[in-house]
Amino acid sequence: MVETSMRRTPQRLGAKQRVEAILDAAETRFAEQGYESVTTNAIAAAAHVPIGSVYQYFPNKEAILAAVAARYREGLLAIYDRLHQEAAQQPIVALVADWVDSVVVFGSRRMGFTRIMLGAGESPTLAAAANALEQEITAHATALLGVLLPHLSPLEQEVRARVCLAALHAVLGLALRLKGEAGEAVGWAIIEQAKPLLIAYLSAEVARQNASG
Amino acid sequence: MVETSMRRTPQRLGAKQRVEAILDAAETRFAEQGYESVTTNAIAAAAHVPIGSVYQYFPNKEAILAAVAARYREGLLAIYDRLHQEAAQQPIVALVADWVDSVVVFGSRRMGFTRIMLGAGESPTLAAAANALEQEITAHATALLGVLLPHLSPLEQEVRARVCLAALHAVLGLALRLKGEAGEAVGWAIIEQAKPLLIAYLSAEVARQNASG
Amino acid sequence: MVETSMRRTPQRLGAKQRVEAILDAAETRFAEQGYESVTTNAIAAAAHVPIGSVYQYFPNKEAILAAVAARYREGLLAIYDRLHQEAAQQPIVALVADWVDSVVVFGSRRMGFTRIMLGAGESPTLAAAANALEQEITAHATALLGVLLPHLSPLEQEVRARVCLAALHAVLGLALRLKGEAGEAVGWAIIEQAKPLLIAYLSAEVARQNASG
Amino acid sequence: MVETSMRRTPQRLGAKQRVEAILDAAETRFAEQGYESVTTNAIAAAAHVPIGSVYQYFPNKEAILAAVAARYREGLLAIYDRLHQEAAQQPIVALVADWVDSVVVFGSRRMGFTRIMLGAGESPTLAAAANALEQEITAHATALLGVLLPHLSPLEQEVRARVCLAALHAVLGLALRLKGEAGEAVGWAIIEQAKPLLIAYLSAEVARQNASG
DNA sequence: AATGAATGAGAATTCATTCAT
DNA sequence: AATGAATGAATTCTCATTCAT
Repeated sequence: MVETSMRRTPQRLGAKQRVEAILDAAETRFAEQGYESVTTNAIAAAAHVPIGSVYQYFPNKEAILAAVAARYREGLLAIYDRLHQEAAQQPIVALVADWVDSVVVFGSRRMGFTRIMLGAGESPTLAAAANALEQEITAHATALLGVLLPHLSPLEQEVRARVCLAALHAVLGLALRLKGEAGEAVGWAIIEQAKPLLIAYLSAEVARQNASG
Repeated sequence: MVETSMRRTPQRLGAKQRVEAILDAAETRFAEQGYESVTTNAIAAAAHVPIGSVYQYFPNKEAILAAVAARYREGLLAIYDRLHQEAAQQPIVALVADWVDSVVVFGSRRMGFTRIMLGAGESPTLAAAANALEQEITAHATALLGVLLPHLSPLEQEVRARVCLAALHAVLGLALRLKGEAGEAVGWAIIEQAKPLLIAYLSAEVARQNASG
Repeated sequence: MVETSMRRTPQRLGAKQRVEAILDAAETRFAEQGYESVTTNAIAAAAHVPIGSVYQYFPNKEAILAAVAARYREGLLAIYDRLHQEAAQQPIVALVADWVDSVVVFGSRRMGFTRIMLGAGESPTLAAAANALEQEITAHATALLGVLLPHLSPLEQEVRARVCLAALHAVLGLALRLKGEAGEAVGWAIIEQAKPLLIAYLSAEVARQNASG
Repeated sequence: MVETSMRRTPQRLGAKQRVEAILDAAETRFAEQGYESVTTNAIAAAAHVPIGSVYQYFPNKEAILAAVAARYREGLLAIYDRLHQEAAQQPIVALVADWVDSVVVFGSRRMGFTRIMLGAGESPTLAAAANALEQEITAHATALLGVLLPHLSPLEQEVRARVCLAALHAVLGLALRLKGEAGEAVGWAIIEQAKPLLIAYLSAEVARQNASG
């Protein structure tokens, strides 16, 4: 197995900034060209960091990807923690709206996030990084849906959560891509469909639950 | 510009089978490892064909991908042509059910299809191949939705079509992936959510249309 | 050692024409791109002959080159035979003029001839082909100069002959090349210097011989 | 397999020495086998340098050739600069003698120089490299002849310069080749004819000029 | 610790030649 | 005999990773 954890935690201020610069450069490049197509030297150059220093902090290319994914994880955990607190107090429409908005904002900031979350598995390496992230997010989203759909079994809840996440990330990814290709307007129009999509899906589920309960 | 068309149309029967074997091998490998990670020699080996023969039919690796995408195109066109004929005569639920079923069957047979359709753009090369395919499918799906949602402008119809496709392909891709990782059951459970998802989304849209009309 | 002789002498009229077509195509290609850069398939295509047929007549690429060189040999032998007959009866100026004119006409028709005669030795293969031809032509030119410079030893005569040939072929090659690049005019101006060059060189030699004799 | 050799030899030659070693190896190989026939791996091996290091300094094979040609350029410019300073002060015989001697010495040291200068155009790549060099040398030689033949038009001077260069390089190339094949003696005998050849040619031109002037 | 030149296994592609049809 | 698809060794070039300085 390949070492994927960071080799050392940078202590000096400069070192921390360096790692961030590397991750920023890597994230942008991965998002634009894909993991395999990006060279470690290109990342180093874009980050204005010598290649030797990159390997001071990351044992290999895969570890860079893992660190990028870890940054996603942090941001997403914050989002889902907050959503979970709101879950009990809000109606379904407001909750889903908040969910979608938060993920859209996050995905718009973090280029490359949707690509990882779509789990395309461009390579075994990327698939592994994506999987770990996906498991965790799925658990959070499942908990969230448990509030809306308490009558479903945990497994059924997880299935709904996965479907929502897949759809949401796909729509977000599509929107971001079209923004670049077909213009801002189309992108926004797509993004605005994310809420109706999830609300319709979950509302129908809730209605079915109520009918049968 | 890179040559992406096939170099020679196989005349002999054996040659046709050979090309099919190459495409089958390439499709499987692309689906499992991603375009960039797959070597042309690996494709040749998996197809039990010498590497020279691969290059007899395809000028380069990209052309293999294009041919794989072209096979998707054929299959999808057949599906959407049929759906379009049924569109006017069927209720929305039946139409969407047919749509989802057809794409699920197709995607289950054609490994790698969802990866391409998620348009992750793993590399500029793959992005190009995916884009052409996406444009065409989008046009067909837009026409399909035009029957269900005639009051919407063409652009609004296209946006709904894109959203449906993105969600459908994402759910399908997720299901296929989970089948391999988490077992058949989870995969099927996910796939069964595709219909409710699209039906709920489009039904809400139809209801809105009727309310305002 | 590689087989370089022709595999079979074509008997049927069609076969003879085929061989000629192959040699014409090969000669042109060799002259334009160089021996190594030309593919046997390109020769076959240019000659409108299937590649399999090319190998029916020539065991390998080298043999095609050898056959092209052999055609040069034939043409040159005819020239030198005629010159030798005239040698005794003509003044030096007329003889050299005839020599130069004949070679210029030949070289203008037979593209690629000068390249071979410059013996650049682009590859061991080509060097071998060139060497054989060079030996023979040198012998003839030496005999020719023997008439003009009878007091010199055979070796000294051969040295003069080689110098004349090298200079003549170089000037001719340069002229032909410049015709294509810099225009006809420059090419002709260069070619016209071939006679003065050889006449001056040989006249000085004759004068020296007379002075010492 | 057990590693038996010592750690990598710590001999880190300076980058400059490394590049020189590569160029030396390339020059020799090009001269012996021709540009197309030489592989980059063979160059690397001959230079005792890993292939990766070759591509550290040269983006591709063509660039190696260009660098070899650039070395020729430097050496030749030095020669022609010096000759030009002497031109006005020396009689024609001394000038030509110096010219020939300098080029002969240079060509004897720099294997492959004559092959490039004969501009055989073995390949489009080599032709391009040769052309640039030829243009520059022609300009210098033209300036040199301008001193000897001031009554001629610049174009006429250039024609003479080109003829002299073509003849000189051809004779030199022949001599160097024969040294290897037929022995030193013949090579030297050929080289000694270079001076008489050019002196006779240019003297006749000067005489003609004086006669008409 | 920091640097970036050095390394070489591995990837895509070519092409002379063969041989089944 | 004629054909042209098939073959695979050989070639150019890349890039993740190391390590001497």
